[in-house]
Amino acid sequence: VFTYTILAKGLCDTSRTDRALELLEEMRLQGCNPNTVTYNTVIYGLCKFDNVEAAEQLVQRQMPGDGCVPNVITYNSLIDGLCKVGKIESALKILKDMEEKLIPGPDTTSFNTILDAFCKEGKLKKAYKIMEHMKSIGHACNVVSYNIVLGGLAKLGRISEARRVLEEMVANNIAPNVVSYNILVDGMCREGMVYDANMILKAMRTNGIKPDTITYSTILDGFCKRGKIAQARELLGEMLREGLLLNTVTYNILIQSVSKEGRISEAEKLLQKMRQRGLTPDTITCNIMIQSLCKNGKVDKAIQVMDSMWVQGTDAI
RNA sequence: UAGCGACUCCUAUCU
Repeated sequence: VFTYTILAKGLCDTSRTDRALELLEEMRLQGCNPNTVTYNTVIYGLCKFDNVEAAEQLVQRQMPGDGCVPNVITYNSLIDGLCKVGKIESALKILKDMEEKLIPGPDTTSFNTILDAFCKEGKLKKAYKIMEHMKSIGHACNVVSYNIVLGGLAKLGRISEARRVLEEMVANNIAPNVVSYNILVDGMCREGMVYDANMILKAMRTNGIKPDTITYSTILDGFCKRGKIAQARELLGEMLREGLLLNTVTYNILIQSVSKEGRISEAEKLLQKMRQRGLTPDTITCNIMIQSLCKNGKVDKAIQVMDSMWVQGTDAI
């Protein structure tokens, strides 16, 4: 069963969910019936592939036949799948069922999934309501719950409110993590508050949270987008001194920055460095390079770059 | 009593 489940996951991860469904059939023929974990794997895959109906069919039709009982994870996957296709109402129904019938009872993840759905739609009032509901039934929020809400606020540019939520976390003895801070920093940068973001970075250190590549990349991008090259350089130096490595996204930010200034050769140098460090340019790298060349009227050069990308390898297919 | 499978939620870069 283990082996088959791993295989099922492999198929699902490569979006070949139809093959995964066939695999379930094959397992039964081999007398090696899938268990709940196997089902969860496939259900999760179907949900990620926006095929919630098929996932629900599995739960209702096939699982009982194999004597499998859906667990929290099964339902959480369904809830997530429903939310991602915009059917929050149906998702709420499942959650309610779980609460009332305790088929299994919901866990924090169940609530978080719904929270995330509301926050992604900018419906913070509903999100707050869910949080209150959780509290009223004695279900604790965790870091992720708060991070989801922080993300919702940050995306709406409600920075001061986000700051308050962060303080509330601390007051509730839920320690903010790197992600919490990164969300806040990102929101600030989008609102043009790059310097405030830089302050947060310093505050992180004093709070014992190590800023990571994402923290630095976010602020770097903020500086670059506003032409604050000197500050960007300084930050980059800081980042390297901390022993952090640049990843593809960081390079993309830098390449875009120098490209905007029309420094094409500089961009190419960065691209080379990137490869030397074993990083593969992705779709975004290609787009940045090609766009900047075309804007400078160097269409031929753009085609040349595209070809070389192809030859030297890229994740952009 | 430890070591293998699921899964469940959050953050950065182009268009």
